[in-house]
Amino acid sequence: MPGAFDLEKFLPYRLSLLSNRISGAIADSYMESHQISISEWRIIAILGQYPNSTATDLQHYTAIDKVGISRTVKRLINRQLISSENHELDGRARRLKLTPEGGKLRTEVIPRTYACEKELTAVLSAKEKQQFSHIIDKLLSLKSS
Amino acid sequence: MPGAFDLEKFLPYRLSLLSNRISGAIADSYMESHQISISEWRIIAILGQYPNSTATDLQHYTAIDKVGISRTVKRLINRQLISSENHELDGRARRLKLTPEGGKLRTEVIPRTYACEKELTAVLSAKEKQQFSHIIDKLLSLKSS
DNA sequence: ACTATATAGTTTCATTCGCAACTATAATCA
DNA sequence: TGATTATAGTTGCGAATGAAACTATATAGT
Repeated sequence: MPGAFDLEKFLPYRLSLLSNRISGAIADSYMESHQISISEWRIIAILGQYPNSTATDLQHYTAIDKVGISRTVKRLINRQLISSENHELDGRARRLKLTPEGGKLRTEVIPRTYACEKELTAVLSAKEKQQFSHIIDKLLSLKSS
Repeated sequence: MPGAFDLEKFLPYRLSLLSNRISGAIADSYMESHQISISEWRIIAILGQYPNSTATDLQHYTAIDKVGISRTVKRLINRQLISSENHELDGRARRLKLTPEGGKLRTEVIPRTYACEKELTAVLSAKEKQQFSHIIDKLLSLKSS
């Protein structure tokens, strides 16, 4: 059959569907409870993990491009969730860290984040979760950003 | 350790990374060869599979929202890749189908599409591919759009 | 038939996104 | 040191996106 092509069986399509659905569910959860977007949350999460990162560091950790980092950081500084100070070695860069309010928000959102992941993958057995995670890593290890 | 949260181990984050990377690779491939975007390709693929669909049908098949369908369809009609005629039962709706050029483009892109998927999942064994596909379906079957 | 409600699809508007251009500072090299 | 090139981060601008309002037609209820 020459013209046969089934979009619904096309893996990249289903993967995109799934990712959008899951990201959307999580975004709703953050947004509802704390009025933050996904990229805001990513930056906050990373800054808890790696304080004093620069924008370029964040770019590597979060895979958000530098324009997105710049704008998101600006918003978070306006909302006083993160603060910046001059970099001691490089006059172009700033060191960023969470403010106390930023840290508080982070500790509040973390459990919710885990709960979301747990809820969303609840249909999978432990073994399937592990397989899924492994396969994703394998695919991600291919072409680095 | 109270503040521990590792974004890089967070499944939804990695899933989103992976999906973006794969969608990007595929978009590049379509764009380069035939100047069409992902949503354009999805609509063309579906119209080959289900000719005479309405915009609402496309919305269900492709999971693109109706605004996106409307705009993408308009662009494709302008480019004479699809055509529309009045719906015989419903004066609000249109029946859409591929023009000959649209059909030609579709048959040209299909092999490239398969090649893309194959290349992107080349690191996986047959068994892993099957597991991956199965798990995605399981997760997708959860909350329907 | 008449009114109210629902649905198909489009348009408006505000936001998001990413490339490219830009400013400022650093590093390299003659 | 002075000139060239690279990097950090920002900004401008056009394209993509999505919610809500809108038009037109269909359906349901009285």
